[in-house]
Amino acid sequence: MNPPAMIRVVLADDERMVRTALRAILSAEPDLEVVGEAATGAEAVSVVRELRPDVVLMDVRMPGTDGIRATERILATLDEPPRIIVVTTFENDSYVYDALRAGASGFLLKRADADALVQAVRLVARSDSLLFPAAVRTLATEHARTHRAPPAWVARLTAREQEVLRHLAGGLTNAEIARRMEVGPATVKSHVAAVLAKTGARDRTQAVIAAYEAGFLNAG
Amino acid sequence: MNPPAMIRVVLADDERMVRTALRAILSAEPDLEVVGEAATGAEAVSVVRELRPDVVLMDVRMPGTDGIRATERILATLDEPPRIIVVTTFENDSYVYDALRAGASGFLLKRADADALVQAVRLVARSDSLLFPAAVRTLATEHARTHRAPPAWVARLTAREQEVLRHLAGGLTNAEIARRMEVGPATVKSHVAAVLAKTGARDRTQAVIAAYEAGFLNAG
DNA sequence: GGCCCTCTCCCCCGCGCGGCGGAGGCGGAT
DNA sequence: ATCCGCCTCCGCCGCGCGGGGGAGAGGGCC
Repeated sequence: MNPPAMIRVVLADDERMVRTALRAILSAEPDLEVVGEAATGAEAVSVVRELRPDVVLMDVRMPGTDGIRATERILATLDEPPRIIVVTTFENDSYVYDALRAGASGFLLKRADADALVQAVRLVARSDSLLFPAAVRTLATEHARTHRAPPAWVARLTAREQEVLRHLAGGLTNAEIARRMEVGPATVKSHVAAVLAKTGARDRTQAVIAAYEAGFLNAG
Repeated sequence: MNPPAMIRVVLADDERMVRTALRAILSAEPDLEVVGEAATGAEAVSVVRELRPDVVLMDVRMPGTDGIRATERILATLDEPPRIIVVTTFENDSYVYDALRAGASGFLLKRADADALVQAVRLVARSDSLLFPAAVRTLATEHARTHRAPPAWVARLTAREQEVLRHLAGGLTNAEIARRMEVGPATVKSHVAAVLAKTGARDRTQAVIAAYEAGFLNAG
């Protein structure tokens, strides 16, 4: 083995103990070298800009600039940016999607064992061909587009009004909705009026648009 | 090093040469063991069911049952299924999304070097905590929901009609559309009528629904 | 020179829609 | 017992919308 394959790593985590633990694990490997550390997102950006590592282990939660923003900055400002592995505690963290969208090459849980950590670093370091490349980013971006936080008006709609809105989004006329709901047309008009008022829509078309944009048709 | 950490691998690829090459690469590693091969998807399912490997390298394109379906079958029928790495030639293959949705743990390009391959196998084998777990699958599923094949009517819309449809999906009235397009209201009516005819919609609301369902607002 | 498509605009007509105000019943909070 | 929210309906009115049919101008194709 000749020296050229040395993988240079930077650690970014606000907890000193975590950094120490990571350094201990990585330094035990002959082909890995921890060249720098950072305790904040901003620090991470400048450290990476200075040291030009191959891989960055980036914690999500850090004071000030968080790991996601730091990842964005690094990938945006450097022409040959390092691979970034975002680290967090829980898998179902909503940060996962943000990390992927920001361009992170990997996502690792803190409960991962030392072996997995080391191998993840090696894999990410020398693979443009790795597991999920650009594809995942488009997926994450899409996810963001689709899964916005539902507007406040959704919760304010009564059961009947939600039912009506679904039928509106089905392209039905008031008369058709009335038949399907087995009520009078006048009742439907009332519900439609309520929906329009609560959604801020001017007409049924805008209400349907609001329903789509809110992801109303996917939920409950 | 004690023997318990032996990683058992099954190769599934219809080209004999590919299997041979993969076997050569993996067998060179002391901790990897190729325990079986398969030339078709169906064969892969039965081989895996029999040999219970830790990792499967699965080609996408195979005669009969393809790698995607085979992946689905394996993950669905076994209670402790192996990790499956799907292998293909091009990164922008549409199979990527299918593979992720099917539950593959990884996606690897055939042009990946031997090193990356080996490390990917190791990583996937011993990591439930690995890069992207359940999250990616939901992303891929979402992607499938959003990205249906656009209906035929989309192409039939003229430039002006598409423009009008976008404004319809913005919730505008004919008069507002006319102002924004700097034409007369009567002209807009004509275009709207054409859009309704081509989309098969009864009114503007249904046209907007069609636009959303077709993913018309994302494209072009 | 023809033909066809597109874009532009005009007329009239019918109607579904949305805004307005009102009303009665019913159930849960206080 | 009283209030309030929800569901259920009624009338009236104005208007934007959609259907039908027609017409002229420009551009591409053969």
